[in-house]
Amino acid sequence: MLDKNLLAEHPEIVKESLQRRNATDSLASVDAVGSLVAERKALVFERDNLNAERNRVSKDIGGLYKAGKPQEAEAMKARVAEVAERLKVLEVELTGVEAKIEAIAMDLPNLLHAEVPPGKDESANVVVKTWGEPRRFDFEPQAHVEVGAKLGILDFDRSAKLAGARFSVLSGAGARLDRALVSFFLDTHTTKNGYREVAVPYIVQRHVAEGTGQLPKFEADMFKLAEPLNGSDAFLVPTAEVPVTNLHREEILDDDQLPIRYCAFTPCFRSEAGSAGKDVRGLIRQHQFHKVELVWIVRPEDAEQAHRDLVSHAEGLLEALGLPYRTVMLCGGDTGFGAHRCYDIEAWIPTQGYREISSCSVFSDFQSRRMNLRYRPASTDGKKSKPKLPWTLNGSGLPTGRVIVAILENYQQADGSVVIPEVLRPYMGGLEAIEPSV
RNA sequence: GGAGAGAUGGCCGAGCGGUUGAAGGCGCUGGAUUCGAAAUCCAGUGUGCGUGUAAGCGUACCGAGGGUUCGAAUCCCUCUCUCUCCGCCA
Repeated sequence: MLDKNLLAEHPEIVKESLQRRNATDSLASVDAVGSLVAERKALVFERDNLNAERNRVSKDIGGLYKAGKPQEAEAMKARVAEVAERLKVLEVELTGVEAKIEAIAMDLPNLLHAEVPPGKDESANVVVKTWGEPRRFDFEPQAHVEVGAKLGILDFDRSAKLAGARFSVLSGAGARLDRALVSFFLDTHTTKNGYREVAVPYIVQRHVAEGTGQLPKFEADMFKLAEPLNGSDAFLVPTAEVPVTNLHREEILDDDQLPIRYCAFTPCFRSEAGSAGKDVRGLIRQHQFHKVELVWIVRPEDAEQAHRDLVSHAEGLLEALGLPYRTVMLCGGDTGFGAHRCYDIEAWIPTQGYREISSCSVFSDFQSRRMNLRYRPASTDGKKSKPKLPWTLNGSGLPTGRVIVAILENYQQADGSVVIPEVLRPYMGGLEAIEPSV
């Protein structure tokens, strides 16, 4: 969520960012919030003054009773009743105005980083790095669906029997590969990259998903439980970003707790509403997949470096696995709702080209404000400093499904076998290659 | 699922419906003392919103939301959470 005072005082800044996002339909909202914020201030001012008066008079009434002058006290009650009447009206108005502000503000996307280029879609993204050479095959490379089927490790017919489209069954070395990747990712992050591993709930309440920005706007993309959970609407997590970023919601962190860096493995559940017809085959787009996620909470001034580090941690995994990739900075139109700036890492898939495999975003204070997450900057003058909004970041590091796609396709051999990347072999019981089962 | 107890500031813990943002203690910060430290003494020590250049001032908040009242941390209702015991269960 954006700062409401910024919306009221500098609408032009917000509008400029919306233009770069190609989100012109939101421009009117900015002006709407601006006038509502002014309206709210007037209401708050009157409300506070009336409250002050009521408190004053009520105190006097108490004093009069004590002094044994009940008649005089009774006489003053009329004024309080009058004030109370007006206050009731004001409260209702104020609640209404604040709800309106909130509703509009919650639907406005984050401000973009100054260097994010304008653009409508991925065609305007900027390639900032390319690593590795796509392999030259001396045979026709097969799609991962075929490679996996022939090896007997990937089965979409049976997953369809269980749950329908967009699910998968991994078996044998395939299932183990999935687990090996999770372990490899987590081990790398905890021992090499300095993250603390957390294991979190896979179901969250509504306000949690509002905190990171999935709600209220993208409810259609989430799986919602049919029954309320502990008194609240509840959703399956679409990514560990949601529970992990919210870990410290409503807290005031000490300066020396920062930066906080968490990694977490969770299944991810996405309804993928509106993706009809896209990637219907294979592991690319699933209703359920596994992912290790990286989450940072940092001082604003440390965010630039943090974003670079975050990207390099995701890239490092692909390099360790020997998978060619390129990194792109998303243009305004392709940058996610809450993101301030986002880099996508795209792995090379022989039968598909470069495909997104990780998305690393910095959210500035957008999520912190929604979560009411703050930190207290170190004091510079001996006095306690005021709480401030930290910046949050997150990135995939990495999902297993798309990495399995990349491994099956990039490491396939003419005989149908798939070589296991060296770094994974310790996690695969020393297995060097997955051989055809026939 | 059943029965009970509870939810107050960073922590512990008081709080007859009236001047309580909230006693007391601990912790923390600054100062005094000391060669330095411990101990001791003094002072300070929540968050949001509004207003102000600022100091400050006003207002709200004692799990959440409603209600009663001139006035609610204190009374009433609903919800959520935590703890204990029983049952069930991975």
